[in-house]
Amino acid sequence: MGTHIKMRAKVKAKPRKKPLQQRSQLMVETILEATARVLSRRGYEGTNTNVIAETAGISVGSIYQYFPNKDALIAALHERMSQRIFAVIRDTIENASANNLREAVAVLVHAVIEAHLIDPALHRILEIEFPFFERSKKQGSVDMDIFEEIHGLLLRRRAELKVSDLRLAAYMVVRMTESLVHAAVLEPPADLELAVIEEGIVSAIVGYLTYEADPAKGRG
Amino acid sequence: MGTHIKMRAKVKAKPRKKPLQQRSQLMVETILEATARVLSRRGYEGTNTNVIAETAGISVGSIYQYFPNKDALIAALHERMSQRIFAVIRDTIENASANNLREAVAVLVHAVIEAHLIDPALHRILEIEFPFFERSKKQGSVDMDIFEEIHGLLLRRRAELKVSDLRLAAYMVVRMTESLVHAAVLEPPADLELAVIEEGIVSAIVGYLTYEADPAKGRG
Amino acid sequence: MGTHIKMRAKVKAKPRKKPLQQRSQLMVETILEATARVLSRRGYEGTNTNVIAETAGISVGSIYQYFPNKDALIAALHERMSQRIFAVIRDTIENASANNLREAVAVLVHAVIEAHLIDPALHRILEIEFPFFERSKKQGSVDMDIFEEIHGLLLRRRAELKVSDLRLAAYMVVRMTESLVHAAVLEPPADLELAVIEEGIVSAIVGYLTYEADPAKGRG
Amino acid sequence: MGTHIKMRAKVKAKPRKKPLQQRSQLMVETILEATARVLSRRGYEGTNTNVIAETAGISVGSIYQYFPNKDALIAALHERMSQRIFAVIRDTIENASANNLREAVAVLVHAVIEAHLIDPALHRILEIEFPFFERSKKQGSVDMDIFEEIHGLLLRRRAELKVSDLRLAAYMVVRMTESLVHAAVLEPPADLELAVIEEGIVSAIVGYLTYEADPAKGRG
DNA sequence: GATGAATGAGATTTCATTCAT
DNA sequence: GATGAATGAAATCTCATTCAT
Repeated sequence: MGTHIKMRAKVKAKPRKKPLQQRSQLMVETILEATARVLSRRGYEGTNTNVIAETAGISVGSIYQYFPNKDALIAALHERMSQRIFAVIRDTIENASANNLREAVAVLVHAVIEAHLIDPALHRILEIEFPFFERSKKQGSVDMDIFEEIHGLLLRRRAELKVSDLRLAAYMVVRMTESLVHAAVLEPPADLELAVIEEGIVSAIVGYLTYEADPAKGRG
Repeated sequence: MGTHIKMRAKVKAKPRKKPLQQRSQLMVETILEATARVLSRRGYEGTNTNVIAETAGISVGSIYQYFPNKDALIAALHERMSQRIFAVIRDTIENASANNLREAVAVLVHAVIEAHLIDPALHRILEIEFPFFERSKKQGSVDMDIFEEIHGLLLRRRAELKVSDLRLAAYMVVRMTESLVHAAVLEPPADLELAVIEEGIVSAIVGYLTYEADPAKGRG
Repeated sequence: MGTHIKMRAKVKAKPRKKPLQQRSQLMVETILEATARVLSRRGYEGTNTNVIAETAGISVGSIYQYFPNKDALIAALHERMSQRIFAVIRDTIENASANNLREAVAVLVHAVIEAHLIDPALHRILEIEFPFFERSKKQGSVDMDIFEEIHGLLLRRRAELKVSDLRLAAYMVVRMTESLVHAAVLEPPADLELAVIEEGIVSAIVGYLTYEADPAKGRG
Repeated sequence: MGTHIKMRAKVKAKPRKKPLQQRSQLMVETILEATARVLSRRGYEGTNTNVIAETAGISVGSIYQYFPNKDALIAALHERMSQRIFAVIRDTIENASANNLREAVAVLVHAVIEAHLIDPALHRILEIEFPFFERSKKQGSVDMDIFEEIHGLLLRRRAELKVSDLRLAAYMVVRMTESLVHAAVLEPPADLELAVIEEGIVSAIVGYLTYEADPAKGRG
């Protein structure tokens, strides 16, 4: 016994059953909602299945009916939130009729900020505090979707860009948007208005996309 | 009634005794080293004081001779790493004789990447997974130091910049450097070389600093 | 700094759940019984939750399902014993048809001695060794009940008493009974029979109650 | 290992060396004083050798130079306090020139109360909370001394007493004095003045000593 | 399917005691 | 003799998970 390594090594992370029935669907919803609430209020360590069950007004056993273990539960919540953010990004990009690059980026950044302002604490935990290991697995897919969406946007705005490698550019835009918004919303500096930072983020992204490495053109 | 909120609230985080003597200093060193190793290999949750002691080849009691609790121990390690990164940044900025802005930024970004490449796993845990709450307290000071250093750099390079608010700019540069380097090193995308991303980061920062919001100049 | 005062300060002392169901009731019973046995055999410090669980043939977790901490567990046992002693006193007083004061007191003292002879070791620990702090809180109420019972007895026997302040008298009788019985049962002197001491206690109480402070009557 | 019974079973309880030298004597004094202070302020459980050493301004090691273990240390303090109380009792009895029994008892009770009022908290811990086991051993001798002193007093006052068995009477007087004073000082009832209780105690003792069991004399 | 009492491995932390310096 | 860093057994309490009802 002695040194039993715990780690988040429970490999299985798929819901035990696809809840197609109504009642099941409702149950899963209830559980996930309670998980979000508890997580948001108590943080990752303060969260435990018993409290989640209590908060959800159900029994612990029921959680295990739908999720193989605690981490799968949180992973599901995480997945769901990622999906939502992706939806926001996709809708924003597809619906927005921006006149120019900056406007397009501004709309995107604004939408992402809005999405993070709904429950910053939960975002923080899910996207930052939540164990890394588990993340990489799943998260990839949504990240990919977001990447593709941005990549598409850049393709369409190709004419306004100075960067050459659009895949790199898409990666950079995704990273910049997510990272800088996270920082701005979750660890807001005392002396800077969110609106000001928001503009800064937009400028950074546009600045990057329109940055001409060649000094011949009189920049840099 | 049982719903006692735990959270990471252990307030005290000062080393129990200032290790001035040799033996003490050595002990602290040993403990911190073991902590780093265990943390790096097992992650935050997989880390416990017994394993640390075992790894260090000492007794658990000795850990508590120097650190009031587990989190204080990790916080100390975190602090130390922050200090080191700061030192790298400061040295880089102060020693580098860059010819132009891009070069200066390139050197900085490179140095930060180097620093993160030493033990990425440890960085990940300390800077990302490590409980958020505890962080904000201490970490602030080092973050401030870094901010000031960057701010100074920008002041000196003022002539080459287009951004007007240098404090906002410094904040942005700090965030961009840290966030983008983290992402690049800790979650490297499969299809992009680190060197390529590195250049992208430099471009993003320089692009931001030299971005001219005014559309009159035919940009944006 | 390290000098954190511990003391018995765990405030909460309420059972975690009201054991109404059968199984629960049984569990609580089992736990309390085991606690009594362990306490009686090993003393307060020698008692720990693991041993209690082992003795009860249950898991430690089950103890914490019903009691928030070790002291609450012992407090519950203490409360229960106090209640029992009170019941003995009340029944004795209410049922006994004593012809005179001395007889009434004798019956009372005898009953209390009997109650203490069941498990002297346990009494010793619960009433003497058990941390003082915790006690005062709860115990008060039962002590009050006992006081009132005795006070009532004195009121009824008023005619046979010489003491004027019946509240003081009740306090004295309670104290004398408890203290002297404790001493007699728990620290029996080698050269005195319990029966002899018992008579002594009765005499002391009656002597007190019928003692005429006024020297005019030729006493003192 | 498994179930190692702790209990206060460390048998040896004699100071390791008779501290004849000045320095040693001083050391023992310092240690005992610190022990009293810590005990008084933190209670039995809150007291530990490290804190005692710190309070005494010495090293833990030094404690073990003079006392084989923690309990021996406390036992020594207890012994010392018992001795002091005994001294008070002896001096009181021997010096007091009481006119009658009641006065003699009154002086005795008053002296014991005074002794307890110096540091009630310490008395409580030493005489009530301090593990029972250890007590019986040592305490016996002082208790004996006190018993003899009281016995002597009763012998001298024989003429004023109605009780026949003076050894039983001495036992009762000792018990009543100690128990009732303890209760009065350490658990003072809210609604009774100490002075009033003091008189009550005196009456109880005198009442007992002069109580005539024979109903023929019109009492009881 | 739902329940929730029971489980028990395991983690943190304390502190009496030792012993090299 | 004094020191105090180091030790490590042991205690309390938590919580993910199971399974009988």
